[in-house]
Amino acid sequence: MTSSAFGDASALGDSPAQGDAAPRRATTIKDVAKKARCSIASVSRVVNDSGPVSTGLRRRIATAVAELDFRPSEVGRSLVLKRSRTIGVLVPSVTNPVFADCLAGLQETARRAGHAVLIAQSDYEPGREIEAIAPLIAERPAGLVLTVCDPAASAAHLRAATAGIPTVLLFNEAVAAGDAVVTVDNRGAGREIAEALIRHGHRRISFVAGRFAASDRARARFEGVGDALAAAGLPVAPPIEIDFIDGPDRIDLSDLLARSRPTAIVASNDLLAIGVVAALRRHGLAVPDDVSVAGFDGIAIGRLIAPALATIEWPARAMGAAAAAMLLDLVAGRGDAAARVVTLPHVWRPGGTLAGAPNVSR
Amino acid sequence: MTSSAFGDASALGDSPAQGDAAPRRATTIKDVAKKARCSIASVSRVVNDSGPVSTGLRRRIATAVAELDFRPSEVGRSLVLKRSRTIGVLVPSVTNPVFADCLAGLQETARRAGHAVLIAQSDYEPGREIEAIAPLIAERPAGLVLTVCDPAASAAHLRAATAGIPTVLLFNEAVAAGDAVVTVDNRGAGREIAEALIRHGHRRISFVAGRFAASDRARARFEGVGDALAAAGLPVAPPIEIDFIDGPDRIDLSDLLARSRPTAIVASNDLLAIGVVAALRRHGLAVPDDVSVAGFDGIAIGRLIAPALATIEWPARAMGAAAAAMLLDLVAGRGDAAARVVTLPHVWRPGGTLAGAPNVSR
DNA sequence: TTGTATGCGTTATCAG
DNA sequence: CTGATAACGCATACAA
Repeated sequence: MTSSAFGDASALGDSPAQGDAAPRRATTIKDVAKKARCSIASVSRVVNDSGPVSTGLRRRIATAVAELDFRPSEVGRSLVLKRSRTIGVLVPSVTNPVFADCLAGLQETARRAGHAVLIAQSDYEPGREIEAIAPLIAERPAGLVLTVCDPAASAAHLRAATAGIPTVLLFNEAVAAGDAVVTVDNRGAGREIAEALIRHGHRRISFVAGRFAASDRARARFEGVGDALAAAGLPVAPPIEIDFIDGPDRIDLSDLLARSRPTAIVASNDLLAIGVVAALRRHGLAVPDDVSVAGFDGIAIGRLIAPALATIEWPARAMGAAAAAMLLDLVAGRGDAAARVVTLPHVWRPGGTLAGAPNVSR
Repeated sequence: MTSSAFGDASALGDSPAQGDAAPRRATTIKDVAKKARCSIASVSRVVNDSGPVSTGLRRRIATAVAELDFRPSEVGRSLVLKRSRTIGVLVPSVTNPVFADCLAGLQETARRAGHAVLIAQSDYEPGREIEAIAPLIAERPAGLVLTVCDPAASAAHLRAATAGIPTVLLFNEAVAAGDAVVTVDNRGAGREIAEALIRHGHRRISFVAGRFAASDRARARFEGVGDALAAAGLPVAPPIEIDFIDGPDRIDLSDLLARSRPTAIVASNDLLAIGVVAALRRHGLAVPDDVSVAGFDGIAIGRLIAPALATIEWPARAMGAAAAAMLLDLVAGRGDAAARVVTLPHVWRPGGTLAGAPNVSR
């Protein structure tokens, strides 16, 4: 590559191979002080705009800061302040779009507030939560945002509390008084989804979930479905666990279809739902003609596939943003007790995967 | 705290509302030293297994560490070591599954190596890269993994180099000698995809991209497509930019379809490709009967939709893992020059969105 | 308004 | 083998 594109790449071209280069020491507050012929205290004062500094000195320091390209070390700052400008986030998996959306919103508002975001994944395994957040806690974060399997029995949540780290639960249900949480009405959503199915004439409805025991959300959604079924005098079948840790593309519905012949399947989340649709097709079943499918989350992809996925949509990105905002409030001592539990609204999003039950409307 | 640690959730039940609670000071190395009746130097030695310690003292310290649940502060450690056990990652967006996959793999290997991961997003805007990584650099990370718009003109890449921070480019092409990079053969992939289309009888092929100017990957992929078209004596139309920053669901193909009537569309990535399929349908065009579509990335969702998305698949998760591994090597001074550029293999994944050109095979 | 000095939690050097 | 202690980069109480 010779010339071109954007400006001039020569600055990079002759950069020495990294790693061999002596890792040039970052400029510190001392360097600035020396250059501005003052004490580090004054530098600190202008950088953080804390305390009085004469106009002349202020300018000298500003110049030195600019010329040396001084960026205060968050490490040094964190050490003295006993808390970093970092937010630790634990999600089951960043590859589930609903959590990726959360993360995006969370990162965005954190960044605007001058905070960095550390991530960790539990892979939906309760046992991994603890080891996943250990590195986060070791960084002495300002706070944590956790989506755990079961907040009532989460070692991770407990450790955060024990460590005195402000924590916001995301998507989980509040279990103890004082829990800060940004969540949704999982049970109500389950009810709505089942009611929609019942309206369409469905009577044999199956509920499938990934690791059912490892998700309070899945349990709540199932309970909601059960509420609606019971209210309609319909039988409530136990939830069916589906293994899709190794991707939603290897889903096996043989067992389910061998045991029962549901006219509709409710999946505990959209990613699973989309996998279920594909699996049904592999079994020669048409969606929605033979079987209707619905999910939860409202991930963007669901709108793009054909037929569009019927789902419950919550504002994942906004939830991440809200969690970050709430956490920052907590950290700043603005933890309004009334605002500790925020339940964001959801909407039922109709989609082509849901149609009338085969023997009824077709 | 009366009783104890794990297994007893009662500590949570009656925990005072957080934020009000006096943020109980984390136990430090001094606490351990006092309890073990020794110096902090010895504690450090057993914790890091550096230097000799008698068996007796070692046991006393181990006991104290366990009883006090001592976790060394990474902040203090980072300060003296001048570098934290943290890896900063910049991606265009975590909501694009291909980057979420990268991130997942990266985070996983980083975690195993005892490193935390800080994230940042550029939203595909070159101008945002610099401000996005500033918070990362402020944390004095061990290294950075960047996916930038244009590595040849990236202020972010330049600043990382200037700051002497080991950096690995992910998905980008190496532009300067010494660049460490984990990437794929974007141009070759473009060639393959176009060859497949040509084999199917397509002659009018359009290439669409998000922000074309903001992605060296898109450019390389387009060049590859051009290679194949030219080799087949077919005209090469300029790439078409499609705005899909606000989600791939609001894609407007009116312009494209008004100007030309391609029998096949190559999208610069899968997310866009799926959006294109949906947009075509809104225009009353059938895929693949009227128009074939293909993309790049091989995101999991592409396999689940119907018809399955024809695409080039690269091992995104493994790429993230490889980038982390390479970075850690670099940091440890194991930066084998020969291993600085790793190009991972891709495969052509046929899919139902690609069929014979309308006027040829049907 | 400015500077001095202390300490944050840790590693590492150097004496014992 | 063990301990005392000097950094590391920064904010801040206290002096001047």
